[in-house]
Amino acid sequence: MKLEDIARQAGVSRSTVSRVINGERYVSDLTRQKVMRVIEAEQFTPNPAARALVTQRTSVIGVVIPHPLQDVFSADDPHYFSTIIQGISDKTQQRDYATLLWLGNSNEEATRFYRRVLQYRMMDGLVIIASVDGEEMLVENLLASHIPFVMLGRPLRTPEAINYVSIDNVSAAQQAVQHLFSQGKTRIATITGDIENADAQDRLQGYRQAHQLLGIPLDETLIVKGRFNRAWGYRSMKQLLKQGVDAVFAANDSIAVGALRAIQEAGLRIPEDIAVVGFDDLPLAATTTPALTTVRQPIYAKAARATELLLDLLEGRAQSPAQILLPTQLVIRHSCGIGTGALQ
Amino acid sequence: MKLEDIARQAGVSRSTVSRVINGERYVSDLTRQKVMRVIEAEQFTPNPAARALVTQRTSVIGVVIPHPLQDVFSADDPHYFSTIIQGISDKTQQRDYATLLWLGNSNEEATRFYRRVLQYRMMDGLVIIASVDGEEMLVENLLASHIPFVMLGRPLRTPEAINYVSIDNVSAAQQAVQHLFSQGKTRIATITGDIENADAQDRLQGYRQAHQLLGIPLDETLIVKGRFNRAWGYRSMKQLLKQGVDAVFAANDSIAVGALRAIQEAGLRIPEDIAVVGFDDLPLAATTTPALTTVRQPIYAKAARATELLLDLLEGRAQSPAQILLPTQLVIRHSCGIGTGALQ
DNA sequence: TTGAAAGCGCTAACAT
DNA sequence: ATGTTAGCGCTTTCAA
Repeated sequence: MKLEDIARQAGVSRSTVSRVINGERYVSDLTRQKVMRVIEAEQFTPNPAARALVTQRTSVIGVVIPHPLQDVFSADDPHYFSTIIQGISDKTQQRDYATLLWLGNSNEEATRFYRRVLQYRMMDGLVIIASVDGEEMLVENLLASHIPFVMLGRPLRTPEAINYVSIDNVSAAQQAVQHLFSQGKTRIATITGDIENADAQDRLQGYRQAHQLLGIPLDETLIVKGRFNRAWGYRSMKQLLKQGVDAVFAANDSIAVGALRAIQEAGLRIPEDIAVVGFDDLPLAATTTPALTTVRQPIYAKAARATELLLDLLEGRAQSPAQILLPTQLVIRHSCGIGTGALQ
Repeated sequence: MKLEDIARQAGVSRSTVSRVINGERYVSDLTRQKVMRVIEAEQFTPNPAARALVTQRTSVIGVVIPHPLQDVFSADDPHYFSTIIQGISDKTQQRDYATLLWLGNSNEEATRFYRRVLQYRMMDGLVIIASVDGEEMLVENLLASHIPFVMLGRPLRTPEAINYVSIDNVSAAQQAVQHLFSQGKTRIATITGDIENADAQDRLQGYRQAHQLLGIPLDETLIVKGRFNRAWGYRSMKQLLKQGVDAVFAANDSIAVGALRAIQEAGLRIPEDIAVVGFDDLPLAATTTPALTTVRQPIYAKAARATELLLDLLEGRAQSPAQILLPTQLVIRHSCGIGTGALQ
């Protein structure tokens, strides 16, 4: 079933059918109805390949997650990536696009993977998930080839030239540390995420800024460069226990959970002896003992907004470059030094 | 850059370039090399839309997950779906296909969602993830339209006519129950998953069969129809506690974790008072207290195998209908009545 | 072994 | 307001 068949049945020309399908003006109500009736009767949908060939548009966007979902980076919380994927998918479907998924895999070299993505031209644009490293090559090629793309998370290089959606990690981290200080904590340590990652860097910077603002001397030995997972949180906390600290700002909830465990194993009380604040507000944060005080970031909204921006860019409804920061919220539970349990 | 440009530069015709790209015979080594050189110099890749238009093949497969990833069905273990998505993605990339993702979303009616998927014709075939319900309409339409597809999980209707990859849920469940019996347990209850789901049904059947085989009378009040999540596990276990049971076979690990909690809150010991066996062997199964005895199923392999089957079908290297069952393994930890902790 | 030419199903410029 | 026509970039006969 093709355009021509519909045209014949409706007694009009191909172009008229095309016009009806694309909702163009200059079609009389009568013929429009005639054509619509046939289209519906036949359940006709135009061939996307033919359409793409002539319009040079596919109504498909690509999503690139440079690392395997089961990677150390995300092993503890598939929740984070699931939510992102869902956010993107919902928005693309809502706007009548389709989603092509490019997941990094451990068998393939990164360069080959990126080339595969770049060479596949059946996408109007891309959403790139900022990861622990390595996506710069992809980003540079994308910039050079003028393929529209939006990053989820601040890019490491030339952020001012790149479309991205993120959160204000610096202020959020700063606020978390200030909160710990307000609870009477003064030797506040931090365990960072993978330091090649922009989020990790910015949260560390927020930690530093908070010290400056509060006038607390910054002890560099209280900064442990870790990775965004539970095992590193546990290990890094063990190290910090030797230094004597009364609070820890963990760069994400997985790290925080690892830290909680190390503290408890050492026989110390949370938050009395050591207070802990995490980042993300994953579902697990509400169920730890004690429940985790953490910075809530709108993961789903971030993904949806990034997708929206990309589609707006594609449709000429937004200007490039655009940078969007979404708000975060400090969720105070039991791990930070306050006795109450204001859960939400 | 198109075929014609390459042809001109190489001093041959379009058809010859096409032949080289598609690795056809009857191209002299000399011209093949000449052409290859130009292709590589220009980093040329043929336009997929043009190709799809003429060949009627896209080298794209679709993946349909009928429910949102954050749905109750999977809320507790994004791990399950992440692993599936990764398994599919890895295999498609390895075989030089691309992956189009269709995630159900809560804003859209199921019928509309399926129509969207069915009408989008730029896919050679589909992998459908069996879910709690509702995908029958999709399956029927797919069968009628002769679009090749493979289900992940046994389909509810006409399984003999459908390509699918699953595990032998019946035997696996049976084995789990037999193991509980071998530990001296006789009032063995079960908490099922969403009963519209084939896995849930089959695991329940295995539970029944085990009783028959072992000659234990089956007490229907020990069967609680639940859902595949922690909250239902908790709730269902509370109910079972009133009936007096000494073991529970949970239809998945999330349910088992909920059950563990209910048992512990009641002040009972695991496994001495009540033994628990789960299903899936999610990462969390190894970290519960006590560690969970569970049926390990090869989630990643299932997804990869389903994808492989689909691609083989598409390339005429497999015959439809094909049904594949992958093996499972009972992983004995501490929750089932045995004192040892053979972790793997 | 290579080239010429038709055509996949659609859109868009141009006529009318 | 509608139809005619020329491609979009490729594959695939068919002829040479």
